Amino acid sequence: MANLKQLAQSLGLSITTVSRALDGYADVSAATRERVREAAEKTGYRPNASARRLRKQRAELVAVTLPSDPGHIGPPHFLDMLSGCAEHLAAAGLNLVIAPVPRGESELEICRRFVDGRRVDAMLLVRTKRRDERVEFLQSRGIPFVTNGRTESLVPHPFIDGDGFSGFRAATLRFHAAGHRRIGHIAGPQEYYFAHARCRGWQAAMEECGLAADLCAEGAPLEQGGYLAALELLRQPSRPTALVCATDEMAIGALRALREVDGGNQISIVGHDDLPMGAFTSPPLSTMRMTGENLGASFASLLLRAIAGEPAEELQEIHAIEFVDRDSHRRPPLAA
Amino acid sequence: MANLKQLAQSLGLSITTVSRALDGYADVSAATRERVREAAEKTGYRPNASARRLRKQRAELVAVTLPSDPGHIGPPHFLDMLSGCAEHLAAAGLNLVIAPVPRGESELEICRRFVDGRRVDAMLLVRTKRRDERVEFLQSRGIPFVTNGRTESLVPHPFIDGDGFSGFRAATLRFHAAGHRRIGHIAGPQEYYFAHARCRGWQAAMEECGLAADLCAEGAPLEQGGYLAALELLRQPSRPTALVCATDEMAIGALRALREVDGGNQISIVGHDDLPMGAFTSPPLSTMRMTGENLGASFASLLLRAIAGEPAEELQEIHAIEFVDRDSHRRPPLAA
DNA sequence: AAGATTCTCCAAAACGTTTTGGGAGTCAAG
DNA sequence: CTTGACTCCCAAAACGTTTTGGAGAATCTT
Repeated sequence: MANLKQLAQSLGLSITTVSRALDGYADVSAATRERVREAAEKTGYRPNASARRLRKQRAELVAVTLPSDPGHIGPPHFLDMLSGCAEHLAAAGLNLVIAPVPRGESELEICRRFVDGRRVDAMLLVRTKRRDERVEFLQSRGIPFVTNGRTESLVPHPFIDGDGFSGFRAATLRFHAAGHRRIGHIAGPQEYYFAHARCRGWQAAMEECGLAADLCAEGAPLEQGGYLAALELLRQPSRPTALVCATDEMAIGALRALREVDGGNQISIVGHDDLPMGAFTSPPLSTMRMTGENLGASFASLLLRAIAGEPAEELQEIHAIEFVDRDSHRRPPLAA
Repeated sequence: MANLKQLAQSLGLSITTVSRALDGYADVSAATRERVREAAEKTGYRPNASARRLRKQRAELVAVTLPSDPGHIGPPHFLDMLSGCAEHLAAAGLNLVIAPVPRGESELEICRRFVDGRRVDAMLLVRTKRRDERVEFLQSRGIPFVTNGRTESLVPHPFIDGDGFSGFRAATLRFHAAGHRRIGHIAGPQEYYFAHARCRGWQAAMEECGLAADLCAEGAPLEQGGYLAALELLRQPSRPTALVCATDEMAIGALRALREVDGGNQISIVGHDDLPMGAFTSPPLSTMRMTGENLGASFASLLLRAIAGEPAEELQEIHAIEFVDRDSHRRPPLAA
């Protein structure tokens, strides 16, 4: 039946006893515990979620905010990640609600609504900025949260992030080792931590090699942004022979730009994210990706531990970047 | 403050009056209404969601079940759809929770948990089967729901679906008009409605043209499934000159098979879904897609109307299929 | 001026659970 | 026979809101 009261009545017991029997407390005899369980099973009784949540002062929900830039909804493999995360949260009795950001409202406003309305026990933030007002707000409220991507916040918070700096440094050094000297970078918007870290990785490598880090163009983290940025670099008097792109989408746009200029098909290129379509571009796109299986499970675990009160310092994961070598990075260094 | 009680106390009013003032009832004077609103604004008061849900007997949540076949998490553009849906639901005070299906549990079990625990006001079902036990369960419980894809259920229910039958019939007729006579079909698992409808569309066209509908192979709706099914068709004594594939993923697998056999690059092919990577395959994949802007908004609207009690018959949308012509469908009909 | 109506406000109930703080029994030890 | 410990159960409070069913004061009607 619907009610605990009804179930109790039909058994001739108090609702206290029925409740405790179902929760497996020791202060109800094994006999009645079994009897109650059977009755509950037979009638298909499930406790009313709202009532429990009110009483236990827990929302049993975690919200993830979806960036609403159309067409660029989140990190690659985002849905797989969400699904895995939701599955592991569910095992702990938590459900994952998605919190899109309506036009004209800020992500901060959404966080406020969820947090101050006691709608969630924790939040999952995606696509962090270097200075992220959502992070500052959640920290001020003291509500548990985990971010996908670091921030420059002075007070530590839980996160999972790829080591973009090292990845892009290594990619640049690889090009240098292959003989390239004019290595360009197609950068994402620098207010995003991931974009900034990747740019710094490229810069660091160039400096180590004694090369000027001047072939850099910034654009939106989309195909179009990569296309425009690549065009800009190709107009330089001394063109790059290799291009390190902040994302695969930008790299795919850059490939389009390369097709449009003379000798462009001699320029090496590498992206980041390992988008499925990268395997089908021409040339097939060499790329990088964050290591780690089942990221969603990791996020879920971090969220649960944050809710349990573990200190933020112990809830930070930086994952190495691995290369996915296809064809686009092995053009000769002495092009056009 | 956190509490309605505290807010009322600080204003020297009863909680009744404060509650009604915030909800804009007319039986509180404009003066106090304004005073209450200001105080609420200043202290950042938001009603406790769990308490309101309990009292109003509404969960303010809608769940969408995620099919858990790894790597094939849902229809194309699924995340965009979810995001749009969540956004429009949010405007009506509902949040969207994602309900993944853990290994070893059935989707039916998940539905049961959500429905019987009063966790949701409605459900959104994805990837329907022809006979879908989730649909039967929800109908028996009388809880509102909308499906993405039709079923063969005798009692009508709300859905949004593409007109796969007509789309595949038309695609087949186009091949016939272009001179093709041996037109094969790479089919998805026939227990899914979409796969069955697309197969029937192909069959119908073949019959209309007086051709035998015998070049058909079924596979999993993935790249690998399409690859294997295509190889099977290519082994036939009288090979197809054109291939109509149930999904783009299968079509991409089929393209791989075509590359591996002599003369395979002379065979025409068309898919369905308009996956972004289709633009990058070689040859670029011709495909089809369901018409309609902002599908998520449509789902949200149907859900809200279903919750409001509109009869199912008025909540059924069949969208036309449109072609996306790239290169893969215009090979000469007289191949190998 | 009495009755009817309207305006403001409020006390209390209700939503369905979990948890607190015992209350009867029973049994063994003192 | 008392005491204490133990077992099994329960009444009542609490969670924070919305809604019901008025109450009292002011205003209008006649």
